[in-house]
Parts: sequence; C-alpha cells; structure tokens
Amino acid sequence: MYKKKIPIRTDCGLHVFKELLDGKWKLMLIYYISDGIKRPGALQKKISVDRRVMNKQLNELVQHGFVDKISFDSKIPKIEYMLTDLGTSLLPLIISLEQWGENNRAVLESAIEDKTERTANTPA
Amino acid sequence: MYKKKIPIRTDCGLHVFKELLDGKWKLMLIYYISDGIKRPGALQKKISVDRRVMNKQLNELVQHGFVDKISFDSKIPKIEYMLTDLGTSLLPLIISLEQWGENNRAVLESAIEDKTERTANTPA
DNA sequence: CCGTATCCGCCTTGATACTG
DNA sequence: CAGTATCAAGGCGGATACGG
Repeated sequence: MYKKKIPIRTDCGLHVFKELLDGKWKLMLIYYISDGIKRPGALQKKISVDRRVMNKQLNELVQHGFVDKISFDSKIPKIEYMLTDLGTSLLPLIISLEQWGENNRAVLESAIEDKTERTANTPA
Repeated sequence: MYKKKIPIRTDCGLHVFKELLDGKWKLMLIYYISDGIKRPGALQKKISVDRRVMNKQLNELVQHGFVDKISFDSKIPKIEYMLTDLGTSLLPLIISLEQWGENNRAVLESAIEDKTERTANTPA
C-alpha cells in the first residue's frame, strides 16, 4: 500500500493495524511462525516468496516487536524466529480474517473473473 | 498494496481478505457507512480523503458486493450507500482490528519515531 | 452536490547476483 | 543456509480541473 503522503493517522486503530501489518506476507509469516515453521528456508518454501521480500517483512516484524530473531552460532547458519507476546496477540485476529476469507472465497473469485472479462473487452 | 505479479492466491483466506479490502480507506468507509454516514459528502468530510480515491474504493466495494449504492433521482444529486449482508459480516472483524489498533497504538508511534531518527541520520 | 479524466510521485514487490 | 545490493515494473494514493 502507499500512504506516506498524508501523515499517518495514529488516531485510528484501523490505520495503526494497517501500518504495522500491511505487508503482503506479514500475517502469513506470523501465522506460520506460530505454527512451528520458524526457519527462513522453511518459511520461504512454504509461501514461495522472494527471499529479499521475506527478509524485509520479517525485519519489520522484528523491529515492531512482533517476532524475535534468534541466531544460533553454529558452523552452518541457523536462524529461528519466534513470536513475541505482541505477535501472539494477533493470532485470534489472523484466524478470524482467515476464516472470513475462507467463507467468502467465492466473492474474490468472481471479482477476478469480472476483471478478466473487462480486460478482455478493453480493446473494443 | 502491490501484488499482481504473482497470481492471486485464492487458496489462502488471508489473501482473499486482503485482495478485497486492502484499500487504504475501505474498512473505514464500511465502518462509517454502518455508523449512519451514508452520503459521499459526509464521508469525505469525515475522513478527509480525496474524492477520486474515495469513489474508487467505494466503487470497488460496490462491485465486490459489500455495499449498495442508491441514487435518489431528485433535482439535486443525492446518493446514499448502504451495507449489504456481506459488508455487515465484516463489522465484527473491523471492530476487532480497530480495538487491537487502539490497544497497540504505542507500537506504531515508536515505530514512526525510529523511522524519523533513521531518516535524520541518513545523510551522515 | 456528485463523479471522473489526467497527471504525478513513489513505495512495494519481485528477479538476479553476490557475500559471509 | 542466510542476507543484502542493485535493478526494474507497476499500482496506488493524491491533487487538480472539468463535466453532469
């Protein structure tokens, strides 16, 4: 999302949430970490996201205090992520959003179809 | 948000939700409409958003079936928006997100400060 | 009062290549 | 295995101006 032209509205809870969690994969990352998938490689395989993008979002989550990053100083690099309490506090919300999405998948699918048709008609 | 390079994931409820409602003002619009603010002018005053942007998001909400648009055919233009059942089904989620944001406003605020400091140091 | 066409700025995501 | 630098593209939000 793009919204930096107008000052961030900390007065609105909705915007607080969006500012903090609007990355494309952030909620999924939190969810999967809570699910026990803690290592970068595994996360990446799970959601097939570009490494750079994933790291960026992960770093923001760390900076904002949603997850902790733990480096094991072994010979081969080993990293694990862990939810903080703040991150954990999001799980109920994530579940709710996820379920709403499951229940209304059809809406998105028909919206995509409409778009496709419209695109196809554009030249006319 | 920007995500059209990779096909939309209808398999993930989280993404269904995001695709449909990631506009900067959509959730707020739905909330305010549910709150009885139904006319474009009033909504615009309420959230101080650009007319074009608001209309775009409103139109998408209409297309996706979250709200209905009603035109009164009086001499002076008069429009009202109304939530559909689908739109209403989002209210509990919106409330939850809003409250989470209220409770964690401090997180965003300190995140903004960090950013400001970092920006200030950039030239060095 | 309402809507939309046009122009602009830039942030976000994504691909690739390289380093530790 | 993990992380980052660099490059590129595209969408979105915002401002303005005009038409109904």
